[in-house]
Amino acid sequence: MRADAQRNATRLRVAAAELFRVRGLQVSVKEIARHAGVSHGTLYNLFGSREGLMDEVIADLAAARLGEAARKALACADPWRGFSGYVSEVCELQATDPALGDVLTRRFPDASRLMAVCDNSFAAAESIIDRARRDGSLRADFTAADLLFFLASHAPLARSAAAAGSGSWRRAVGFMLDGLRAPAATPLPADPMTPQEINHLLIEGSAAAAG
Amino acid sequence: MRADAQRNATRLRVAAAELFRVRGLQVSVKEIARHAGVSHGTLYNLFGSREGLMDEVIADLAAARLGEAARKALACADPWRGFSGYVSEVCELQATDPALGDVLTRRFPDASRLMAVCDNSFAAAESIIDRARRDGSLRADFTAADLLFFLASHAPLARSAAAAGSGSWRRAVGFMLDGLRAPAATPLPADPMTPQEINHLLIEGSAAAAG
DNA sequence: AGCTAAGCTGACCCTGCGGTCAACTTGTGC
DNA sequence: GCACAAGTTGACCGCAGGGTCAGCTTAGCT
Repeated sequence: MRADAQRNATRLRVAAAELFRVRGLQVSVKEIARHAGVSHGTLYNLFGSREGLMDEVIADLAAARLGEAARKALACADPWRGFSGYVSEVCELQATDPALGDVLTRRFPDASRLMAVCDNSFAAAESIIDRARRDGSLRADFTAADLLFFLASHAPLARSAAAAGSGSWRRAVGFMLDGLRAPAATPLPADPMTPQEINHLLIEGSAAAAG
Repeated sequence: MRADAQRNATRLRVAAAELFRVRGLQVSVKEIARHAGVSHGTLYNLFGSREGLMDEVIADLAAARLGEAARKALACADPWRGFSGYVSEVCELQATDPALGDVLTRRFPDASRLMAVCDNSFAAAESIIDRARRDGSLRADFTAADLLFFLASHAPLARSAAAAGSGSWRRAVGFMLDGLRAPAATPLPADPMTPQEINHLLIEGSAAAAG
C-alpha cells in the first residue's frame, strides 16, 4: 500500500471513529469522507463499503468495552450487583457512545465483525443473567432476549437525553432493575423470545426505523 | 368545495388513515397520494401539508382512543389496576396502531392538533399516576414524564414485534410494571424530568432518528 | 351549450442517500 | 528524472423524499 493511501486510510479511520462516536453508525459515507478531507470514492477504494469501515473502526473497540463490562459483572461476588451493574454500564455506554448502541441493536447486519461482537455479548449476558437467576436475586423468568429488547428500546432515547446533557435516562434503568428483582416478579403475559426471534426483531426494527 | 374535490379529499383521508395505521405517520406524502389514486399536488391543494392531513385524519381518532383508555383507568375502583391497565392499553395501541405511537412520542411537532392530543394525554396520565401514588400502590417517585419516556422507548420495538406477530413486547411492559409497584422501589439515580424536558427530548429524539 | 373559475396533474425544483468509474494525479522503483 | 502502476477525484448514475406551479381539465352555473 502506498504511503498516501495509508495516510488516507488513517484519516478516514479517525474521522469515522469520531463521527460514529458522536452521531452513531448511521452517519453517511460521504459525510465521513468530507470530514476526513478525502473523496468518498477513496473511502470505497480503501474499505469497500461502510460496513467494512465500521468493522475496522468499531469492532475491536466495542468488543473491548462490552467484554470489560461483562468481565467485571462476572467478577463481582454478588451476582445481583454484577447483573445490575452490567445493565447500568451497558446503558451508560449506549447513552454516551451511540455507536455502541448501534452495535448491540444490530442496526447493521452486514457488518460481520460487529455482528460477531453482538453474538459474543449476548452469550456473556446469558452467563451474567444465569448466575443471578441461580442466585435467586434475579427473577427466574428473565432472559437474555428480554435484556436485549430492553437495551434496544432504551438506546435511542438515552442517547438523545445524554446528548442534551440529561441523566434522566438512568431513571428508566432504575425502574426496570426494580422490576427484575425476584421478589418484585408477577407472572408475565407472554412467552419468552428465542434468540432468533429477538435478532430478527432488532434487524427488522432498524430497517423499519430507517425506511 | 366542488364535488370532485370533496371526493378526492375523502379518498386521501381514507388512504392516509389506512397507511398511517399500518405504517405509522412517517409514510411519504407521495405514497399516500399514489394509494389514493390522485396526484400528490392535489394532496397539497387540499390539506396544505402532511401535518394538515395528519391533524384531520388522526387527531380525533387518537383523542378518542387515548381518552377512552384514560377514562377507563380513572373509572377503575382500584387505582393500581387503573394505572397498570392504562399503561398496558396504551402500549397495546402503540403496538397495533403505529400512528398512535407516533402521536404520543411527538414525532410530528408541526401537527398542532396532534400535539394538543398529546398534551391532553399527558395531563390524563398525570391524574392516573397521582391517584395510584396517593393510593400507595404506585411508587412515589414515578412521574408522568417517566411514563412518557417509557412509552416512547417502547413504541418502535413493540411495533416491530407486533408486526411480526409476536406478543413478546408485553413482557417488557410486565417487567416495567413490576418495577413500579411501591414495594419494589429503590432510590433512583437521577432527578425527574420536567414536562418541558421530556417534550424536548421526544422531539429531538425523533429528529435524530429521522436524520 | 358555453363559459369560467375551481381543481387537478405531473413535470420540475431541491435535497441527500449509496455507489461506480473514466480520467487525472502522484508516489515510487529503477 | 522518468515511466508506470497505484491511488484519487468528482462528476455521474439511480433512487426517494418534500414541495411548487404553469397549464390543462372539468364541474357546475346560467
